[in-house]
Amino acid sequence: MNPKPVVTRFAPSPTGFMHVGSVRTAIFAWLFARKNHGTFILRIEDTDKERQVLGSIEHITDSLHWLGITWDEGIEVGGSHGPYIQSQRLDSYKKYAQTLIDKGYAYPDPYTQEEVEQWRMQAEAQQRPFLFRDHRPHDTRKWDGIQPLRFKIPEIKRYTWHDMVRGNLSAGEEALDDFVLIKGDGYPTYNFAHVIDDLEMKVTHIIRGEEFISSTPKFLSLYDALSIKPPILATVPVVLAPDGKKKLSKRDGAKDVLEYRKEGYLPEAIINFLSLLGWHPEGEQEVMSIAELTDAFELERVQKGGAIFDNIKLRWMNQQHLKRISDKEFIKQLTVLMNERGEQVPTYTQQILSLLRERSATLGEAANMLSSGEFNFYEAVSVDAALLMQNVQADRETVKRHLEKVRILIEPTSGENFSAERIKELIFPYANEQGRGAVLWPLRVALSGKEKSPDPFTLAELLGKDQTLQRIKSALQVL
RNA sequence: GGCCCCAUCGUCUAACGGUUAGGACAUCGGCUUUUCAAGCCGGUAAUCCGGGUUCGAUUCCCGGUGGGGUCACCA
Repeated sequence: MNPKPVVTRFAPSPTGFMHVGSVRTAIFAWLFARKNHGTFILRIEDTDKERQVLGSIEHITDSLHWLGITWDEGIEVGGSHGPYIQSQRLDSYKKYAQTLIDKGYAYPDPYTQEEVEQWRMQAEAQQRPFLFRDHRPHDTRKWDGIQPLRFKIPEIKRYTWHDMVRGNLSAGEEALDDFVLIKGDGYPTYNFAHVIDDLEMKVTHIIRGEEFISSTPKFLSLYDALSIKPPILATVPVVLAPDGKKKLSKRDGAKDVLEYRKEGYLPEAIINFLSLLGWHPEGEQEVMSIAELTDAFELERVQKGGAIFDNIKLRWMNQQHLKRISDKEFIKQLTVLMNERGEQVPTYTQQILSLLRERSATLGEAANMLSSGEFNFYEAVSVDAALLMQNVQADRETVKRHLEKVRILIEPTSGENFSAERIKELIFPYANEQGRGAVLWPLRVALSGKEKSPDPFTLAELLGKDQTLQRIKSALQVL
């Protein structure tokens, strides 16, 4: 039999911030949909008016657009199962709520919030779980639409279910309670709304974080009450903070994904890194394109335990992806980044570009090198005598003699032939004979003015003949 | 506290009961044009503990320990 086409969804709340943990979950759902040629839905779960942050829906779509995570149905693009914003779907929830009332599976909560809170605190003081169903009211009055509507668990029992990542799971009766379906403000709770939405949007696979695992029995009970077959569940592990002891949060350095754009990370690198956090394909390849990731993705290979987010490996991953893009693309992206920072891209040559690419792991680092003037070879540098002599096993006079000799060796070369290769040919035999350290170190420092820099031959080519000779002369003067 | 989940190098992970427990990041050492970066080569480094089952457990079972999640008119 040909299986039902896959439909997955990513359903964030517009609370102002898309951190790497939720992005990772989105990536798993997206890769799974793409791998199976299915449908990926973006739905906004905005039933909590209190926590809603203005502009965050746009922030979510911006983040996904930047990452290149595309969706087939949802906000912006529409689709045949909309609307895709929960606050616009209130009629659906009302309809199903009425169905539950009619079936005797829902009742109005007659208590005040204070009363319920009181019981909760008592339960907590006694170190036992709070169960609303212990306080089920006897008089079942009609729902006035103002009181919260609660689900009446049809059957208190142990639930057992299958999870694509975790295998068989189960939970005891304590996990089952009469949760709120519709809040006092008329909005549904997540617990109710997502079940209805997934049903109406024909979602086949729910891929979500492990914080939902303990409320799964409640959802299953609701599916039972509505006589619906639940979608296939896949629970992915949490992303942990660097200490490995708690969920990664803003406080522990969890960044908004768009922060990584500002720092000059490539979206492919972020996706590659995040998808390998808690998942691993067969084989040992780790640097992968989106196409390769999509092709290899399998929910069954997702890890069960939480994974710590490692910025250092992310940086390395970005460097790997940065190496793989063309010079043209590199310049294009660098220009965009620098313009966003309000900076101009200074003049550069092919050699400078090569150095830049070799020495930066992010576009932000490259931008910093350019704007800090690190590769500015058109102005004179001041050289420090102590630096020229640092680590050198020779006295000043000897070093002076070496530099003078180097100057004489390269002097006859014409400006056009002043290449790194040519300079090396001229100087290297002499350096080998006299000791590389005593010749090459002072030369490099003379040309760069710095303790750390590219090698002297490359520097000479970058500087050109005149500037090279000029800098050697300056160094000779301070010695 | 109840319920639930998880457990391999520092970190991310591989190993359909039989491997010298593999790879990657990080780290350390060497080479490459005595720096830095990149690159190449190599080293250190792990199956949480205790019982079973088995000829043989990282792998299966039980029990500890540790960590996490959850017990909302938040998602």
